[in-house]
Amino acid sequence: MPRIVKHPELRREELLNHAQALFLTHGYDKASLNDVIAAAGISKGAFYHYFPSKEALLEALAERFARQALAGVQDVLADPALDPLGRLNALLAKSRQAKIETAAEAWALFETLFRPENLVLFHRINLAASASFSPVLVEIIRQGVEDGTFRTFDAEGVADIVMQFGMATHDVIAKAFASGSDADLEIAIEALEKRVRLYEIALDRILGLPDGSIRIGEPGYVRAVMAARRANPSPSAAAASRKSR
Amino acid sequence: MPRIVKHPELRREELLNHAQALFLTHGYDKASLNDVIAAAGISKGAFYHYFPSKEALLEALAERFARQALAGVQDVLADPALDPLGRLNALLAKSRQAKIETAAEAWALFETLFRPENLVLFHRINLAASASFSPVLVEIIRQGVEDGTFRTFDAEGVADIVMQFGMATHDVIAKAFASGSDADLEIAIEALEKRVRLYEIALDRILGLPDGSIRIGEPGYVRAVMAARRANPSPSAAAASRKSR
DNA sequence: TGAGGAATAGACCATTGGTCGGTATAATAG
DNA sequence: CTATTATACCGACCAATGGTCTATTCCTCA
Repeated sequence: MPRIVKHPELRREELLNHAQALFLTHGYDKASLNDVIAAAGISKGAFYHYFPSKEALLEALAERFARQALAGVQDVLADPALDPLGRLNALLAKSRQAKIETAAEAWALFETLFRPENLVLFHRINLAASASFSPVLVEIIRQGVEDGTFRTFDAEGVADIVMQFGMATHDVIAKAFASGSDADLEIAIEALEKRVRLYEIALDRILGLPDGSIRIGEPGYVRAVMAARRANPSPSAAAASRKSR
Repeated sequence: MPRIVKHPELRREELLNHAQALFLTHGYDKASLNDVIAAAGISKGAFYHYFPSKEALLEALAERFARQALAGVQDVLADPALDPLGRLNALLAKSRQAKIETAAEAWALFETLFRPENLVLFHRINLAASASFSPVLVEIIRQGVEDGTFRTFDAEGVADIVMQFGMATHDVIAKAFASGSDADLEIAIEALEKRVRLYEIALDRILGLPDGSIRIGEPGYVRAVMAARRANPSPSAAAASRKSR
């Protein structure tokens, strides 16, 4: 086999890309290392030059996810015009929006992300994301408590709850995307909107705010995005769903 | 090898017991099928006579866990003297108590249950438990809404939140047990108590109850149980921690 | 008693994550 | 422009894993 040398950073990035595609479509356990290196077009030796184990590859992938997610909300965090409530709302709305758009972008991908075989990958991503986001949330809540907007005795605890809600939303979204018929989809979207409304009110009350203060994205936004995507599915999603084993 | 025939039900139960011990101590992935059948003293053929796969064994184990858990709260569910709030409180208290006592009973076991390698097992148990408990919770909440005790527009959603809180508590308990020094333990217990207080108030507010209505077990209970166990560790826990690989 | 199914044994298999000795290429020094 | 070293890469090899298969023994019941 001809020996192909690439810039290490590029090679590493490629490896992560192929691993991501395979892990997401087949699950971390089912996607074998040989699959990954075959897709990336490298040898065993080359792989183990970059990562000490398959596990480490997963870890690196999760970290990259988390890094990207955090980068996506950096503007909200930096905006000096926002007060704590506004910042929290903007953060929630943005992460929800990102979630839905990612889902719409990679439809078939998301359909599988929540299947049991993807539990490990999913959990690792969430772990990494939590590690990144928790301090940020805590800081926002602390500030809100300080200036009297929020009323709670446990900022870390509330931050955890917020992230729990975020993760749970994932599940509901997954159900929406997993639904077969359009009628099912409609029901699932309805359930998602209802759940989000519940989370909004729950957060309002946990933070001691008047009902309606927390607003996680526009109602109806999900339906609009998904309807648009259904009508005009992305090519990547179609490709992913085609290559079944 | 001499051929030993046992009553199928007994054999199955034995298999589950040995699998449980091995999965909990070493994790689902790391505990190999050969380990399990060696511990159970049977052959490959015998194993596959009972379970179609290692996965199925895990599934059966999770189901047994969930069944036992549900059986443990049956009296609370059946008690006609309890109103919805009382029933919910009793349920929460009991499940918390069971959690802590299980943890104390199988100390070393719990220390490992929340390690990453046990994620799969843990998730399966929770999945099965959720499936059992969710309808029960929904029913209690519905009744509470009906008689005016609770105020919420989404009983299923609130039930989900309650179970999310339960699962999150797991994590905090795990941290408590994972702590090395006694000082660390003290801090972790403090954090646990704080978190439980937060969940209580959060549930109060989500359900539209006056603060202090929901009471998940006695404060200080955790510390008492754990102190007692630390002083007098159970033999099974000691054995489990001894047999490292 | 004997036939047939349930229960058990263990050799065997493909695949998996991981190791290892070696080779080509890039970077650096002389 | 070499010589040397470090890095990137290759692929044969390995033990262990989950799973299959055939053969045997045991129990049941007609």
